[in-house]
Amino acid sequence: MFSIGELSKRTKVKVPTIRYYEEMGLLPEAERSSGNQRRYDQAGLERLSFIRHARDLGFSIEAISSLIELQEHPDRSCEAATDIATSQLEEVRTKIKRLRTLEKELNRISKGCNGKGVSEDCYVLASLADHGLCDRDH
Amino acid sequence: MFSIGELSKRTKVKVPTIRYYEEMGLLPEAERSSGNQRRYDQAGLERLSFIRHARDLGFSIEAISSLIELQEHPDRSCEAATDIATSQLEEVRTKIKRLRTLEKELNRISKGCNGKGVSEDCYVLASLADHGLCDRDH
DNA sequence: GTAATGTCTCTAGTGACTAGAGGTTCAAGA
DNA sequence: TCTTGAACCTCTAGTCACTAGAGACATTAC
Repeated sequence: MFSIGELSKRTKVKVPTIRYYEEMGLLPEAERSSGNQRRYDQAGLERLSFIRHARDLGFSIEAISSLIELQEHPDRSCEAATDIATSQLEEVRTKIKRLRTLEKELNRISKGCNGKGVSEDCYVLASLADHGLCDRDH
Repeated sequence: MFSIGELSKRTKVKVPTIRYYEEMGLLPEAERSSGNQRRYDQAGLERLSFIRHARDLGFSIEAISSLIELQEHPDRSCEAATDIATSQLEEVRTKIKRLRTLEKELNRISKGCNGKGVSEDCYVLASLADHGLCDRDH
């Protein structure tokens, strides 16, 4: 059994975040020492590692809750879990598309001024003021 | 002069958001009708269009504040504005990189189960539980 | 004149934490 | 055994960029 600080070190999840996950129901309520401090075991560590990995992949707390629920009912696990992962993948792809449009636009804008020094009509500001200067929608 | 609802329609920024921008200092305090309702003119519309366009490009409220300040001091405008746009561009590129790593990972995970039906050991859940199964860091 | 719609301010909620106050417990060394 | 200092506890409030709702007042169309 180890403390919340030790768990934090091993999983690289900050202490207040661990407490927050417990409050949100992602982690079961921890056992306590005689002095009311949280104590964890290997199972707690694995659960938190799962959560951290899923968060790193951009899953919401809600999605992770669903995944955990599925873990606890292995009979109906796989399809639903795949659905969640697939919809997460779709979201990521949508974000990428959007960001690439922005990248092009920002690249165009931020290059507009370069090499000319400080000019009277700033191309950055003009571009932001007038959407019509954009190559495409965003 | 037109109302906040009219401004909202023309800029596609929601009414409470306009009030929020005013509170944050992005918009100057609006003139008021005799009955204390906000009234806007062309200048207000242009300012809000600028803000909306910048927000669409992912600039933070703070960054937009700086850009607006620069607009009001044209003597030192262009370089600083380009800096802001460039750093925004870098952020966008970082996000894209990160998301593409996630995309690969999620793609791998969500395909692990497909076609096999519901299996006993769900690959999605196993992948999330064990970072060691990942191809690379994230 | 009345009814419907728009607008006002104020407070509180969102997601996923983070920071701080003020108090208690633990572990290690003397 | 005692002491010290780090780690821990709970609780409240703050972050960002809005969004939602309550209850009251203004405007507009008929």
